Amino acid sequence: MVRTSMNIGDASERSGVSAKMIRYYENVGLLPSVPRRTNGYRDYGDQEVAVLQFVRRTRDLGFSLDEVSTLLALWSDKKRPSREVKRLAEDHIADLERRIREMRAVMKTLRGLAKHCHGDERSECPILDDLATPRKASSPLTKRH
Amino acid sequence: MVRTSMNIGDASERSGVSAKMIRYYENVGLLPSVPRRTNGYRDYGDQEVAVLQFVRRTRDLGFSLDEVSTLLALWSDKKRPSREVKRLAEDHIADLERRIREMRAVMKTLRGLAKHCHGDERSECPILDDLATPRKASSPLTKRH
DNA sequence: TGTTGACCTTCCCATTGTGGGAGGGTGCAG
DNA sequence: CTGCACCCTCCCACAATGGGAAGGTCAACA
Repeated sequence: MVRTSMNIGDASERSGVSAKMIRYYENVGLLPSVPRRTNGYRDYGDQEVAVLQFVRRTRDLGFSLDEVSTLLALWSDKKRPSREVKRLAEDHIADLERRIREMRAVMKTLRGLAKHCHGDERSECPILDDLATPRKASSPLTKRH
Repeated sequence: MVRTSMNIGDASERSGVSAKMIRYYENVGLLPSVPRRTNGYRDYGDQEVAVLQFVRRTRDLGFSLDEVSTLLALWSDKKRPSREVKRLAEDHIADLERRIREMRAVMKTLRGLAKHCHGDERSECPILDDLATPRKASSPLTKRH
């Protein structure tokens, strides 16, 4: 179904982006301002909804708003070299790989700790004892996601 | 070396927790207030530094401040059942597993997209075309870490 | 003694992305 | 005409951390 005049609620439903976030994206300049009706309501067409869907999808894939902004620009630039897009994607993949490695290392540690803890009524608990022992170069888990 | 009277800077260096964070932890009640000297400076002993090290280590393992708070309470409660600690650790492991699964799914998608993108001067780019295609039940990557 | 520099203190602001809610206007259906 | 479901703009909150300003303190050195 093609509709070229929607309130923000319908655009939200079709794109999967909350109305709150649509307004926010517009505020911070990620999206251009959409036209307003005489009553001040934002007016969305299929074109705008398509952009919102693009944003939703890239966000789901874990790109930051900054990266989404770049991708949007590349998307609308018909002459851009595909190299940039590919690099962005590959950087992102590398980032995910690194974080997964970090998380696996942490899991390994935790599994080791949990294995030696009885987990019953007794108070003896090697986990806590170990937590109290500082490590040398332990670095915090990387944030985001 | 054992020192039982340090400024926040030394306590920070020994524990690996920034002075900024030490004050913050105290503010939000994660840590009890330390004694002050007559000049108003916080005064740390080895005991306090040990607690800070505990916090640092649990933070590095990805526990939230809330969870750290629980672990601290369990740590200082000599009679607590080890069950609680073990459950906390296992919940955390399960959480990490879930997030790794999510991230791997995203990586798989991104790898598929990147494979078909030439990544050269040409503008043709299947990544962007695909990003513009909305998926059905794609859900955002879970945050934290 | 006086100055300098390295500390310490508190307080405020920014970050990232999202949700909640107040207080008010609008529009359609019954 | 009334009620309800929208829409609008603002402000607040989150988690955890860093940055920086404005001011007090202390030790070392000339």
